Amino acid sequence: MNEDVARPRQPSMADVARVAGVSAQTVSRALRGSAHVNPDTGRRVLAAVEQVGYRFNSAARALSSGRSLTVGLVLLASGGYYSRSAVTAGVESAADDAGYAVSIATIASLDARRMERALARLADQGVDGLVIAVPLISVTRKMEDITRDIPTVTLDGSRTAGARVIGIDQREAGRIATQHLLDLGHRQIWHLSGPDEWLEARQRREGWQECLALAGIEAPPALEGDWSPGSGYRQGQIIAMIPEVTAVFVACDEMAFGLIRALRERGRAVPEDVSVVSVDDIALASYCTPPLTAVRQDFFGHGAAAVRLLLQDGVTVEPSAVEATLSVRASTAPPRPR
Amino acid sequence: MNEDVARPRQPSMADVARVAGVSAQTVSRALRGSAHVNPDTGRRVLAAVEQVGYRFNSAARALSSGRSLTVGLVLLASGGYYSRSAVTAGVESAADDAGYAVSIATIASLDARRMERALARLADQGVDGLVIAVPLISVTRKMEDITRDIPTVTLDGSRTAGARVIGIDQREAGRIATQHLLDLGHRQIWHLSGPDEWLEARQRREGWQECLALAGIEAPPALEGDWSPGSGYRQGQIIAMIPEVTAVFVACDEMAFGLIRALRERGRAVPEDVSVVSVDDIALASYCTPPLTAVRQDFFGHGAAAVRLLLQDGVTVEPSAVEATLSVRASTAPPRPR
DNA sequence: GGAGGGTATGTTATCGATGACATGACGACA
DNA sequence: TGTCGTCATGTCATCGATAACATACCCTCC
Repeated sequence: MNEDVARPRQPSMADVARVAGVSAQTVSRALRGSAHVNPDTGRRVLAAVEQVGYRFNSAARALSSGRSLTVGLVLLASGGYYSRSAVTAGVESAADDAGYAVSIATIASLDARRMERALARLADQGVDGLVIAVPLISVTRKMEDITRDIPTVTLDGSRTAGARVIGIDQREAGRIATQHLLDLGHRQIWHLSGPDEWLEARQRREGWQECLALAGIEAPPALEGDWSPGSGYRQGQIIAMIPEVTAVFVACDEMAFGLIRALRERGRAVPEDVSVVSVDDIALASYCTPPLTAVRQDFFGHGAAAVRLLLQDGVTVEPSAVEATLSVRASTAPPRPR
Repeated sequence: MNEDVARPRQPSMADVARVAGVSAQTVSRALRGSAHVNPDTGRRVLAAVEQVGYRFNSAARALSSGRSLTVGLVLLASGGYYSRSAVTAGVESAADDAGYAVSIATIASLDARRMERALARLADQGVDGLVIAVPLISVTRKMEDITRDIPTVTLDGSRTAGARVIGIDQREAGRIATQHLLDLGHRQIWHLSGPDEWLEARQRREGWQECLALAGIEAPPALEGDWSPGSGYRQGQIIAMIPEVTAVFVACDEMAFGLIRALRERGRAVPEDVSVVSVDDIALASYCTPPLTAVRQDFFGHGAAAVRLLLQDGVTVEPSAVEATLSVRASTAPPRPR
């Protein structure tokens, strides 16, 4: 009766079809650029879309096509702010380029229940793929049954059934950092690692150990932090009390900030008394005092590459293609001659 | 015929219903804890859910109920890493608590087309609400027609039709920082602001100006950065050349890092020659050299509060309830007596 | 004891897009 | 000229959950 009464409903394909004088199916075909649509018809459809202000309904599309055009991103609440943020940006950028949306789930470390819930939520949403940036060893296992059905790319190391992996070789990062210190003439090279649960923490530590072993040096015991600057500070207080230490390889920039602060407060100058090299090379690394020597990780690039790998299904891409490079700055120097 | 042939389909409510010996509708009611379900039936349904491994299909739910149980988060690619990451975590945490998923869209500053696309993507996804953390003045306008249909909460200042706003009073942040410097005895207090387009940059600058005016001091011209440490460094090189300056109020921590580095390189000690106070108080602020005096912003709390405000529809919550506090550290001191 | 009301459950239509299949028009080729 | 293939388009069933309506049962109260 009253055709023009306010109806808050969004226009649907049927509305477009009515205006364009075609069937809804033709609208669908035209909009997806499918074959077998007369160019004229296509233009009419596009005009009608414009006219009625049509927006496609992704729920309906997901339901009928079985694909949600969404990728899930799983992050860990702990760990560096910088890396999380950059990885997220990279994932989102690549996903956007491919017309995909990104749905995030952050999990609190170690809490298996929350983790399962987060993954389950993404699974419920029907994400077409998962990017997992949670390289916790304990976590990887538990994810397997959920991720089995969903194409998955894992960032930085952990290995899930059927998942593909992308990331820099963390062992290599450890080696590069350690070798730099060896080249400067250091022999007492300590290590402040990330939590042992993290695969990348282990791998960096292994790189450090291997490199020392190759140089015929026995590795001192590794100290362990939790990636936070505060933990770097606490471990730095310990290291400051060991006079032999002339160099420290720190597993991430944020801990390095804390460690350097502790060393300075205890009267040990960086780099004069102790050289510090770390991993990540965040934006602030160039601007602290002293500017930090660090192995660079391209988080944004990793995130983007992970999505490309994920969506490019079938196509084989060589994983872990990103290289680690060293940014040499002022926090490292030859040891003081004695 | 062959009932047990592999079918990769996820079990649906109908499958659950069959096993439980009830109708699909009853399953739906039982799962949503709806009234009028016999406790016994409820238990049977739950058991059947367990048995067949049922997971609800959010696309179908969204289609039929019109609600997607998803909130959209709009971020800006530029701006601090720390804040983005913390806001995201806060949003996601509160959303998760309420059973909502989070879909993100990052927009590149100033590019109206990308921005519209990002918002359109979220709208297409049928998000039930939007949290907008993009306080660009130029951007706010353009968002209005898209956000009109969707409940929206804006973080930090910008004001959209029908949107609610949450965040600390940025003017107040500027005042607190400036007053701290005045209290220490400074009179030549300069300001390095964020991009003029950002509402919060303007407001912090206005707070600084007002505070100086109240003290009977004419504000010097404000310098402008882009939030990055690099821009802080460049502007710091300029400030280092102006001997009168004894204090700088910097609009964010990351720029402060750059600025301090430039000052030190030019032989101006912090805080002996120049005091520096900034806004944000990121985790690294306590660990740089010197530790940074900063006005704290609780980004995580903001993000979480925004979501709560968004989902609590109908209920009136007083917006902008979060207070700014000053963390006094070693980057500020009384001016050198002359 | 029949009307009225609440509870537990089933049936049917619907959301919006798409896949599968059907149809009509046109041209090519034997 | 009749058959066949291709193109352009339409029709119908379907995805899975839910809203709206319908039904069957039991209880209470006048």
